[in-house]
Amino acid sequence: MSGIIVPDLTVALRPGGYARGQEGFEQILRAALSLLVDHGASALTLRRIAAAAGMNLGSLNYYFKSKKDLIRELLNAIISSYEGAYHQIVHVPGASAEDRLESLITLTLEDNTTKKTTRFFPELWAMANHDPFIHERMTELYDRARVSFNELIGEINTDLASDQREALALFISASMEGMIVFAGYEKPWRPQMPMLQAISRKSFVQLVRTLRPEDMLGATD
Amino acid sequence: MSGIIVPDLTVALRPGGYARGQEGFEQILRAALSLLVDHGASALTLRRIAAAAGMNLGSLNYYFKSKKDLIRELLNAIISSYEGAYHQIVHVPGASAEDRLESLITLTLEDNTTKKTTRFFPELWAMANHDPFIHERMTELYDRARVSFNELIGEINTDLASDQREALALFISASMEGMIVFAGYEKPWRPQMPMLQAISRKSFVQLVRTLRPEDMLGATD
Amino acid sequence: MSGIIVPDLTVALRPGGYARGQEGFEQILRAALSLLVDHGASALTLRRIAAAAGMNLGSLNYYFKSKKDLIRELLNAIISSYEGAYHQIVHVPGASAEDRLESLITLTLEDNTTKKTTRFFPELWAMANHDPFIHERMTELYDRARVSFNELIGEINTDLASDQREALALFISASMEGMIVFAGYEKPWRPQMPMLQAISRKSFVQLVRTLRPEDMLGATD
Amino acid sequence: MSGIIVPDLTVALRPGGYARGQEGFEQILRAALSLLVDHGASALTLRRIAAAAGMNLGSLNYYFKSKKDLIRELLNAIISSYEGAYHQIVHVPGASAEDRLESLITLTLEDNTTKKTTRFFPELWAMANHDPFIHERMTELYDRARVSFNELIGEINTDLASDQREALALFISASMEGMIVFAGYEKPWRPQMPMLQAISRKSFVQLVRTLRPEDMLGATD
DNA sequence: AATGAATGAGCGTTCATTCAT
DNA sequence: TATGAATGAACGCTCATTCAT
Repeated sequence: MSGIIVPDLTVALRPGGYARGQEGFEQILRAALSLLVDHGASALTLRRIAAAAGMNLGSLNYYFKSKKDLIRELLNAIISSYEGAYHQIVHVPGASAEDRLESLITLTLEDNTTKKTTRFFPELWAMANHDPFIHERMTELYDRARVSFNELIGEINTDLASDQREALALFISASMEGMIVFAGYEKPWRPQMPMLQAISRKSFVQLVRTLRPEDMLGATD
Repeated sequence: MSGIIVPDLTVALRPGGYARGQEGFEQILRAALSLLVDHGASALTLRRIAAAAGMNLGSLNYYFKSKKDLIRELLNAIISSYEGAYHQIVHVPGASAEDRLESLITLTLEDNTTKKTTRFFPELWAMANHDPFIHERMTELYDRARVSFNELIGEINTDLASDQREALALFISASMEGMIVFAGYEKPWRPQMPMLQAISRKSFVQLVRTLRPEDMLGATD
Repeated sequence: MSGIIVPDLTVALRPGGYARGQEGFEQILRAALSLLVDHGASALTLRRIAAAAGMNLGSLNYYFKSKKDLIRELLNAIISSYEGAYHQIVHVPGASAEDRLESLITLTLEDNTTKKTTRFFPELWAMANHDPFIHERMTELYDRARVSFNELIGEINTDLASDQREALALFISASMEGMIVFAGYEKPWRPQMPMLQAISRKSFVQLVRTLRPEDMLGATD
Repeated sequence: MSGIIVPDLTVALRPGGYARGQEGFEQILRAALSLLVDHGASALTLRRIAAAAGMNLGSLNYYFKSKKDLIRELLNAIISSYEGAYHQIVHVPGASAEDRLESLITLTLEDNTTKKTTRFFPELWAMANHDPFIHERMTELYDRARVSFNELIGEINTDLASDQREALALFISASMEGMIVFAGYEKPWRPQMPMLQAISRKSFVQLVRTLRPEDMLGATD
């Protein structure tokens, strides 16, 4: 995940419509995301959010009845903003499955170098370790993101069982997430990202193509 | 990094001081690490650390003149605790380079499933995004951890240039770090870790063996 | 300064805000002044101010975003409270300049025996020695207070140059300030204050009347 | 007072001899005075004193059993250091009483421009307002300082009763103390100090010479 | 729809003090 | 003599929250 150029937060905001005013709502979430990305989770205080949103502290309570509420809505909005962009990429007509896999790898790693992705996801991972709700939403997000990989793997290698295919998709997805930490925005290996992309494409495509079901058997903990 | 079973968190002796003082020092760092692992960076408050260390709040100041100081010492202690374990593993006498590579991969992924590693590293990554000092220490830590991979890659594949070898080592290291988030301690894919290990060994060894220098050329951003 | 009976400490209305807010604002400043007068600068802690104002500690932050801010506002309020009273005294119609000078001297020394003046000004002098902002406000306060003396001196003795007139005003003003320490509220020489007033009137009037420009020449450091 | 060039603190230190080591004792008091002069009473903390004295915090307790003790000893030392210097000045052989009075005025005002005097005395005045012990020591100090003035006044003007002479001495002394605040070290009127000295000499000598007993009668509060 | 006002808890830090060594 | 170790209270400040307006 985090591998798709992400539209504005507003796109996916409030699918239904809340009881509260729309513009203030979005303003607050945008301010919160901005703080999270720029200064980390410790900067996510209601005061700073209110200030960044050009609002009074008391007014936040009007839109969100608690801070936990605000953060949940923020995560929902961000996660929703990532969804929907996946299928577009995979279903490019006329391209071979391997081409589409390479394309998906490239796009994901590209997105990993953006400031938002580099900064947001480590915060998400850390939060997920100590908050069951966040963990659940994160899992959901990545589950969705892997659907595309699953489909492509199934097309390229028809011998793998579904759980093997899914493990392979997870391996590929996790590998790319790991690169955020080292080659993301303003990271030391950022200049080598093109080389890392080349390695990734080569490695993952070869892996998907050549992996045999029996390679994954006999694995015990 | 995060791939080696780590000894207890001990600290270089400070010059002078009674035996009691050294105890307090380590007690505090142990308490801090424990809090970080169990409840995240937001739980790293001096009051909670003092309580966990069975101490008065004011006493912390005697050992660490500021919170930043304490955290620096904590990181130093953790990082130091990971060092030293590296070379032992790589320099297993008599084993082939590929065997040793597989062994290193396995050990790293094993360690990624421990509570400490699963919980500590995401916090580290998030902190590193907003604290230059932490970023620097983290980079240093991983640089050291990759030395072993670099050596093994050089033995297995003699055609790669040094920057290519290093990029490959980073790719492998980053991939495994990424799996912490999905298959670490209490994570949904934890039961599939053996399968992921098998995929990892297969994929990384094959990659190291087969990657050609020209595979990494022509890579543009 | 410190020579005029001072009205209650009131504060310029802040724009907006409920009636309640203005009250809290003044309540805090009154409490702070009271503490300063009764227990000195070391008692000027936010907790004690809050308690004296019948407020929660956190509420102070609502009115003053820092302690420095509170102290600045306090000084501004006190200084403002002293202004306005000056011209009334000097411009008593029909009285001779010498009578008005004597009256100003008497009023100043009277005020110097009040608890507020006796306690506040030494604190101000001490603070001004180590805080540039306070020093500036103090200088401003005394500059304003000397205007009246300057005018009267100019009327009584037309031979003095302006810088000589100003130095003479400062001499008189400083002399009276010095008496705060010895003959102020609850001070050992308080009972002799009438005698000191008589000496002051006699001395200062004679000095203003008889001082020649050449008396102040030839003075070298 | 504060009008005599003051010898080193050490001169008057420990007339008897304490149970504790001499050098550490003096070192601490010197450090404390230095802090008081440079940063005010709020900087007089045991930690800072210990640091400035090149000592351990715990060691202060060895020399002074409490902070109050330390401050009392500090004031005693400073006050003692001012004593003894007075008579030397007054008893210059062969000079007329008026000359000696002028000389005493000049010396006092000179000393008022030193950093130590400008900084120390306002702190003393403020402390004296809220600490009976300090008030008592301060009163004692100034009582001693006025003895010289009293003697000179008695020589110049033989008509005054003793209480009148003493009130006059206090008036002169207080006037000069007041100038510390305005024309002391780094104060705005410091450059005009020569002019203020000229005014002072002229005014005080004339006052002492011409003041009649009946000028001070009829003064009621 | 939004704000002004206030609260109580907790933050990192510094304080004077104590006491065994 | 002097220090290392520790305590408990208080410091200025910021926190999430509440609620009348």
